[in-house]
Amino acid sequence: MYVSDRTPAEAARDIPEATVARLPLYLRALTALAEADQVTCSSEELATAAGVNSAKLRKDLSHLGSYGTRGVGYEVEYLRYQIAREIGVTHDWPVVIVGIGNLGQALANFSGFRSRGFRVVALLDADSQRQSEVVAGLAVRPFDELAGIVAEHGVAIGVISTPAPAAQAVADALVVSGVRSILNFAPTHLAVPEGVDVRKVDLSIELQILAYHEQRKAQPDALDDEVTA
Amino acid sequence: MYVSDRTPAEAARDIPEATVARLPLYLRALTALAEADQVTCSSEELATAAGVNSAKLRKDLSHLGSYGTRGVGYEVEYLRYQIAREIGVTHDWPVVIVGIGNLGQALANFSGFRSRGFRVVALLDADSQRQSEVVAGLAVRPFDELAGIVAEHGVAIGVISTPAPAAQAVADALVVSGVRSILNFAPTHLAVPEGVDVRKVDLSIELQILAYHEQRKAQPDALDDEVTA
DNA sequence: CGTTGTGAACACTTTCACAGCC
DNA sequence: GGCTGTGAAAGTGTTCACAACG
Repeated sequence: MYVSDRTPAEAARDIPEATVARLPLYLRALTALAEADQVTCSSEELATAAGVNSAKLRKDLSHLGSYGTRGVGYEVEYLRYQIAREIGVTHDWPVVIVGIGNLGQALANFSGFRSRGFRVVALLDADSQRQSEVVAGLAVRPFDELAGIVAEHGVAIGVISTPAPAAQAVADALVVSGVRSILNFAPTHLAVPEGVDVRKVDLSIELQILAYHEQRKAQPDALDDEVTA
Repeated sequence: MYVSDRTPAEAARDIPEATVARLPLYLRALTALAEADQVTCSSEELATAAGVNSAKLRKDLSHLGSYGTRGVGYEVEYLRYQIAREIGVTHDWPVVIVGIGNLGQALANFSGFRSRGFRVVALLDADSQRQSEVVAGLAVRPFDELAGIVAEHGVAIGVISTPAPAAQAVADALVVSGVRSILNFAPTHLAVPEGVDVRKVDLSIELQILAYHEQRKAQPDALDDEVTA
């Protein structure tokens, strides 16, 4: 049992998953406001910028603590830092990308990577032909160097952008090397041990969800009253 | 207001959003089973393949109708077709991709696109330098041809893979052209009119969610030591 | 004042456990 | 016997509406 015996200003222990998923949205919106030299903002303003409603925003922030001022709003820079600290992006996280095909190259070149608390420390590929290439300023290295690279840089997050059939083996190797957080772009389900987090990004699934709703929109047959006015 | 009486044959009208988001998973798992020449499967088997638990799977399928046989399971090919029909991928959907940078090119080359009910009919980019290129067998065309292309091919789904600052203008243009479903890869919130669906795929957000959990894992005191050996 | 922070109500999702059927 | 389909219970997330407070 870890005592939640309050670290200094931490009343914020169990943050709901839905809230965690929105914190990066707020962080991005606050960064934009800060770049526009805005000093304070209301929950309404920030919520609009992030694309949520203000009640939800306030409820979310209430899980982190009480960082606003009633009658006034939030101090942009202060709140931005508090959220960054809560997410854990006040320092950079070293990341490896495995699978340097079209998608892997695009990811390696993605600038938002570096600017948002992540640093790509290595690109790996099993194909020896690719190992002569340099992508985004990094040499592509053989996959079997994974364990060494993870240990050397303290990598905690691995990105898989291989074809689907290779993904499970890559995930297994990442886990063996000590990586406990995986972002999977391969269109397949990954089985991992307890304690390892996998998040997936899947183009076909998103498109299919859109298709489902699109199909419903173009439904003129039934005597359904759609009521637009 | 008239009766919201459904068509009798269709008990499957209001499918919960959470279920819709999982149907593509089941479709993929069923396709894999079909390719392995498996004729029937149990909810347990299919659930494992899709990475969910069997109770959830059965509840989800119950929203579509009663396609299984008690004591036996589901007929793979039959269920696969029923789900494909429900999602709306028994025929192909024409798609345009706007923004042919690194990511746009990777998307254009993504083979799962074609094989899963979607057909890329055009690649668009505002940069006239790119308009001489051919990507994935398609010429990159000027952005202002959008409306014509949408009308010509009956495009209903648009994919945005531009830099963030351009995304809102692209979304607006898509909407004006008649596109009502958008998949947004640009790291920014899009404002769209009622009736238009936007789904977003956002690398930084996924990484930040992983970072949040990773940070919690490494809590046991000061020194963060990796590798459990 | 105006705006935050929050209990309480409501809505949605998951899980349980077993009746119903093959 | 074994597996599906489903009410009921439990858990999560969202919205409302207003008290608290600078």
